[in-house]
Amino acid sequence: MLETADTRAVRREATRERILKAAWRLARKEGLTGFSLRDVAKVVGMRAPSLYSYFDSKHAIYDAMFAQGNRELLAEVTEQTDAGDFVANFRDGAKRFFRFATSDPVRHQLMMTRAIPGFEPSRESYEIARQALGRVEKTFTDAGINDPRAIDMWTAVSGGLVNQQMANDPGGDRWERLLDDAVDMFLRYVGYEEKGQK
Amino acid sequence: MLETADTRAVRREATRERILKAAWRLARKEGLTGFSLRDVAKVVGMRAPSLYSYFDSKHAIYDAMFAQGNRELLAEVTEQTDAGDFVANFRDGAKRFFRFATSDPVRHQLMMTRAIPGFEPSRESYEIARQALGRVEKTFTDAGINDPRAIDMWTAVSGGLVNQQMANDPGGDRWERLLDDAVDMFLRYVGYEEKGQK
DNA sequence: GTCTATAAATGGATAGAC
DNA sequence: GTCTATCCATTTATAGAC
Repeated sequence: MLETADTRAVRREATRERILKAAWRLARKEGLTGFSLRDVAKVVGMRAPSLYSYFDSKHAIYDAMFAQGNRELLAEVTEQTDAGDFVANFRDGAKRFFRFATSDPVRHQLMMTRAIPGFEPSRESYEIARQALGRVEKTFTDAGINDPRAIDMWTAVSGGLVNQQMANDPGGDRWERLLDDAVDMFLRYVGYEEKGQK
Repeated sequence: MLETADTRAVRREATRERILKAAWRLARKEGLTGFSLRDVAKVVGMRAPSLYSYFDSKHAIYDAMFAQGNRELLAEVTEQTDAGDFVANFRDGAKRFFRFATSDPVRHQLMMTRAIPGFEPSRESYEIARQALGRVEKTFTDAGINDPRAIDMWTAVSGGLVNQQMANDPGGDRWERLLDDAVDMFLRYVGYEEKGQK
């Protein structure tokens, strides 16, 4: 045998990867819904129908992109080193999330909004998104912040900064500069310092 | 003369209105980019080509919708009565904006994100959006809050609550319930109470 | 696994009769 | 001002040869 089943699987996965890479590139250039399967195929060096050997539909490609984006976020969150100090960790995590989101607006749009008519992520893909949020939640509970309202407030504040940055000052840092202030504002809100004194 | 020039203009404007109404209805049902001009025409009771007597292109319809949404927001902001007390006004304004936004997610998507590939609002339409924000800014400066960073922070916080509500609890009130807390958190951040004491 | 060919539908937009 | 007819491009997706 020239090729084992494993080799075939690896090769197949590599091609899927190339297809997704092409889709990302086009989505960034033409908009999330602004590219066609023909475009994707052309970038990969195939004809459109051949893509169907790798993905069942365009929505399946979106779903794989959604999963990939969330895996990247999970990795981003996971690789953060512990600075010992909760506030320092929190500040760092906020900055990481902000940069992650604004560095790829289309990815953020796919992950965080419902911008594609008819598309919603599969349960498997959504589960990855849940995991990433779970890591953030753990950071909070580890610090003694157990009120779920606090976590909701923080996702709103951090997500809000990101959205304003992307919508009203793309490429700039007008809202990024508010990040540390937002952290302080939020920690005062949850009364973190008082808890730290006890 | 059976019909004056004025009557014709009124009639024409009424038809434009019907077209926009149909477009809104379809956008809410099929998604912002999920409806066609044929669909719009059918709802209005016309054929697609007839729409071109009223709008130059589909993007022109989007632009009119963008302007309309922002005029509605401006009206919403303007009609608010003065309660004398800044904090009460601020709280009321926050609630109004939140309800305005979440009551029509597609409108919010059109007004606040760049979800339609290739579309950006005309200068005239964008100017209306600017006016609405200007009203909010005036509320702030009247209360002695002059730091532009404070306004940026508030647009991020309020917009963030709206986004989270629409994306993760559509139709619910999980983030709406945090609105008063968000106002308190923000006012502490800008040090409003201290100023009030002086 | 990739291709050609094509289905089957849909899109926005235009020409020209009435 | 509305229509029919149609252009022309494009879409996702399938059938079947190689």
